[in-house]
Amino acid sequence: MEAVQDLPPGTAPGLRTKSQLQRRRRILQAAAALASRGGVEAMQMRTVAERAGVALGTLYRYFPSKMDLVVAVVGEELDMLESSIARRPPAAATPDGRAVDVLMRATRGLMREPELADALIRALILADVELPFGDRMAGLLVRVAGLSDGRATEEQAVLAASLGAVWVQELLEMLRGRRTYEDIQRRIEIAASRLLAEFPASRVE
Amino acid sequence: MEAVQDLPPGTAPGLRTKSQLQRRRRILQAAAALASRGGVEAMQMRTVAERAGVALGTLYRYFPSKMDLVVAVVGEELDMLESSIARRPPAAATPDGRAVDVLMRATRGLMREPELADALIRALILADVELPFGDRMAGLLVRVAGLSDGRATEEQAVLAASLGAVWVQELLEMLRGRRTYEDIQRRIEIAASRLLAEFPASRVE
DNA sequence: ACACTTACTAGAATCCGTTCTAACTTCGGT
DNA sequence: ACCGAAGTTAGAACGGATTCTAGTAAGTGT
Repeated sequence: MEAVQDLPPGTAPGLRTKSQLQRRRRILQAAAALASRGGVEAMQMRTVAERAGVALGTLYRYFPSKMDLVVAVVGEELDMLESSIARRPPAAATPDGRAVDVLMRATRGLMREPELADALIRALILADVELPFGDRMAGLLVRVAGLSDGRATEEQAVLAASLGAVWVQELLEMLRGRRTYEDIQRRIEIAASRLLAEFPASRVE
Repeated sequence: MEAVQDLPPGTAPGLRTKSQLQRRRRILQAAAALASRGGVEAMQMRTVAERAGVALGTLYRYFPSKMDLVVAVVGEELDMLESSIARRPPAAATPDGRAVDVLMRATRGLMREPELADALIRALILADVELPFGDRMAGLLVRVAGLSDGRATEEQAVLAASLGAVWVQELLEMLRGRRTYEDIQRRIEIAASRLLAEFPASRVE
């Protein structure tokens, strides 16, 4: 479990023909479908390969490990979240409000496919992922909170990353059946109000 | 990967004879020793069983899965942390200072056995652990921060849990080689000052 | 002491990720 | 149209966690 993008990876260089792009697409699709019901364990490499109509060896050529496959699937989910946000940006007045908005939107998205979400999140935390989920989410939060107006302090980055960490942890708890959507919302709001509120101005308390 | 405490578990009921207690102890010791160098992969069930001088089947009777074994090992580490804190309580003046103190003490402890720490933390995140590492650490933080003087608000519990989540995430980053001890300290301080500072009084800024 | 339930042991067997092999295709250059 | 490199395939093979089996010891109640 190591590599990130691979030899014939996604949008990146290396994909020669259209059939390779399509193969990759079929693989990702099969993987997501399998994980959607049954979670990680249902997403077995043999099964993915079979369902995608490629040989096991080929699957491993595209994704050197199961983890790489998971990371790729997550990447696609994040793409969707980002474009969703671009389409309809969070409207809240405060930075922490906007951050909560984005996180809860992501939460709802993940809740639609709990098995998939579970598989993906756990796998990601485990992974030696080079393209960090956390960093990407933190960057998104910084942008969305509008904290980076000009100066993107280290402190702000840390705070955004912290909120991301809290969110991930809450998601895990939800997937373990120990939080409801409402729990998460409340808890994220509490954490966000502390972490992201701009103290001089808006205090949410 | 599910169960938590098992049939013949630790201090809990179920352990009939002394030899069983000793067996359990030998297993935990062997597991920790193996994980200390070589990490998760070195801690193979066959090897643990062999080194503990029990049959593979017996190991599985005591710990139904590798995860359960890991959880138990972590439990022991937490015991040690708690008694260390009881021995020498954090002295900082502010709640967030005390929390940082405890977290960094735990960090140093884990850093002494990076392979072990890596194995343990990852496994914990993965586990459907019923005896939540997070909750236990959060409780510890609440106590240590002295936030619960009389009233242990839900908000306080959430904030402590949040700080715990941030810490775990930072640890993971460290284990991936992306944070130094100093990084963690700085980042935890930033998060703690926001999450735990008592706003009316001490502002750390 | 005796019968019996429960724990333990050695080892085979199963499952799944990953690797390896040998033969077959596809593609780009000529 | 032909050649060699790179991509693909079916399937065997390997490694480690987990499960299963049959038989042997240990602890308990009478």
